[in-house]
Amino acid sequence: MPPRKRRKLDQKPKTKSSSKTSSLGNKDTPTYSHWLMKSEPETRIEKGVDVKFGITELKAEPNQTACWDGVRNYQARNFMRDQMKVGHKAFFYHSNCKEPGIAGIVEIVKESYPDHTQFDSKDIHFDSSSKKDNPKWFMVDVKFVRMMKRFIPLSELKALHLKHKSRGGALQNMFLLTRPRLSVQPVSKGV
DNA sequence: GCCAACGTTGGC
DNA sequence: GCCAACGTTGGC
Repeated sequence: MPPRKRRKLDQKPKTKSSSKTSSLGNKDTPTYSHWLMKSEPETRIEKGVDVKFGITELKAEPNQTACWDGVRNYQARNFMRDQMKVGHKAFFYHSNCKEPGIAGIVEIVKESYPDHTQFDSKDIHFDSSSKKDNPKWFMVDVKFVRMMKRFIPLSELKALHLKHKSRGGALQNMFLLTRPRLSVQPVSKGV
């Protein structure tokens, strides 16, 4: 097996910060108001369950609104729990599919609250280590706003990222390209 | 379907 | 607290 590269976590799980205000413990952490959230628009069976949830599925939900359950990554959770506010907008990104990229825009319509699937032993995102009086995982509710006028493929974002890295530009530090596995992430002009 | 690049776990 | 092993993400 090849040696594995090791990196420090950018964010260790915080000691339980019961307050959801922007006091993140780290004063250097920028405050964000725009986001990118990944979801899989194509059928994939995980533990017998189809995890498909593209922007079409969101649009088909009652009130075009859904809870963003299943996030099981501390950094992604922290962004949702600590910084996402009602009214914030997020890109809806299609991942793990034939044509990955940004499909549309959603709005945060409910701030973070405990993700119920962590307590459901039948759910694929069940977490036996999480206790109801001290939930580990949180989610927000998002509402469909609109499709992109034009689908923005990852390939295009990648090309811009390359260009902006050498010549400067908004996408030079885009998390999508610098932290490719983070499923909930901020976006900014980032110059 | 493959597999690189991680993020997490657990032995020590 | 280190770090090897393992599990997962997600592009290709």
